[in-house]
Amino acid sequence: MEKKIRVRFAPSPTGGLHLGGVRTVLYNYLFAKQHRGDFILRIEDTDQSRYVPGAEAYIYETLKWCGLEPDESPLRGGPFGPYRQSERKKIYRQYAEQLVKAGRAYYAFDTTEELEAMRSKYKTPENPSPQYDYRSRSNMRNALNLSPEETEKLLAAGTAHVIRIKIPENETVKLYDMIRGEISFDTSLLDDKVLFKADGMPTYHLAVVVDDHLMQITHAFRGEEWLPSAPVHVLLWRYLFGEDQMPMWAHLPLILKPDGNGKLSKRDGIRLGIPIFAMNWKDPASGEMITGFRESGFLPQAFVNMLAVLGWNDGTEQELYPMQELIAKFSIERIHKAGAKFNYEKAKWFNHEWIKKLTAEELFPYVKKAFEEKGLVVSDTRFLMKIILLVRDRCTLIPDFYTQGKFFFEAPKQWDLNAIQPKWNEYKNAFFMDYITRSGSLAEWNAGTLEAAFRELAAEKNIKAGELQLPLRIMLVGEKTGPPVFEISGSLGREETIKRIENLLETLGKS
RNA sequence: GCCGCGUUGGUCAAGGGGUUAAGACGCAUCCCUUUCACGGAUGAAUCACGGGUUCGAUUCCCGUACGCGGUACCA
Repeated sequence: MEKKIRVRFAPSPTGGLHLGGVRTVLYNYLFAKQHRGDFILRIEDTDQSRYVPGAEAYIYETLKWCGLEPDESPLRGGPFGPYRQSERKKIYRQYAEQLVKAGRAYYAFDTTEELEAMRSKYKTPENPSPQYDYRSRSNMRNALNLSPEETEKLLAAGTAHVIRIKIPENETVKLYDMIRGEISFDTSLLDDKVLFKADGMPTYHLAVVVDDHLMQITHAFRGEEWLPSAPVHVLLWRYLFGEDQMPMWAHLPLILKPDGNGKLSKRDGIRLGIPIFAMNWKDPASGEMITGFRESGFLPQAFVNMLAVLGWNDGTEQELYPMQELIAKFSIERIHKAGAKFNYEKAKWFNHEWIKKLTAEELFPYVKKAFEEKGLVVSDTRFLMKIILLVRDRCTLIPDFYTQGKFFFEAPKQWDLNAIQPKWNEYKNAFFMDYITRSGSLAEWNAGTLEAAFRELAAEKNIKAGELQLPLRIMLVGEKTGPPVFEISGSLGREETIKRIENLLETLGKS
């Protein structure tokens, strides 16, 4: 029987969750759901000193906002828990010891100073970073060089030590990657990576292998930056559980800075003033707030859509995908091999498209919230829905609904007088005086009847209707922008329209 | 330095021995609308370089260059 598909994502709770991270989660999720498998979240809080309290909840909320809730996680639980690394310490120790017994790993007692001494001693211009490997390990203070008695003594005395993998000398490790195909590495170039740290925590190398085995992971997706350490993981699988049990690997391309080169970092968000994280993230180190896509006014559908097609496409011209369609059409083979620069303009375009796609009902909660954040409490739901439909084509980000629609709720406080004053005259003034009475007596108040009345009166007065529309717009909106002016007037209602016309007429009269 | 991975317009990208080398974002011009958008049309702009293989390479092979990643008791 085929094993059930199980994928996992293991973020570090130290640095938030930026674009690349969310995209990795997304691809994990799409693949799992496509195969009716499980998507699990494991928290990589191996480095206790940098651990950020509350980070798990942050990550979880991010995933929830994106619609990527895991089936198993530290917050949710599941059959293969615990899911938090710090709660699995004993398990890792046990496997590390097993490797030592099998001669595949060894205790090392070198202090940080000794390590540094070794590195500076062997450092040359050709080899700027000497490794702890098959060449140098015979010069170090480890169980390979110490007598068994000495090692026992040190261990018994509680001497600080790590467990390192003993990398074989002349082997070729082959790895099949679902995106890149076969990749091979020469083990002589690998170093004896620490598997288990002096503080009792595993490194990622040990943890990823042990957890993937114990949690029955079938497919592992991670960033490209992991490719160089993949052979270590293959070796661990070989020594511990058998290479045939190893999950399928997919190393995802990186998301690059919008300008220049290099991996996108949170600093870029601050520097460029663009969101980098799904949700606002306060950097614990600097205390700086990095704006999120959510808070910038992105719809989760747009954010997920944009991320999904940054490095993947289904070969057609389609660009807009709802989640269900992404699940149906996603394929690992079509993920790009090269990194992609993040383009904020395009991201906004996706949001714009999604705003146009959603119904007024779907948009309503977001818009209502945006209005409330500006101190405008919406009591008339039906009215707001009407306004949403009227202005949404010109909204790229959710806050645009406020700037584009606020005049429906509040009379303009100032007018763009320069737009009308130069051409203002007594005839136009008279027109509007009459228009007030004419429209005031209209049986039906809507865009159609208003426009008809307006044009009729203009014709009677022998003034071009077009020349009068701009002044009317300024009266109602204050600015030159917005939806068709009679639509605005129709929505505003009789009383409010007349009030606003009178208001400006009065101001104009004074100057 | 070494190892690994990459390289199609400014950006995201389709394509994959013979094509006018799709499409999208952005940009420009025009149309629509006497507003701003939306929408529509048009345009400028691309196969990193050098060798092979071939009747023919953007496509296949080999180099080179460039970029990125890794080279930690970080993930």
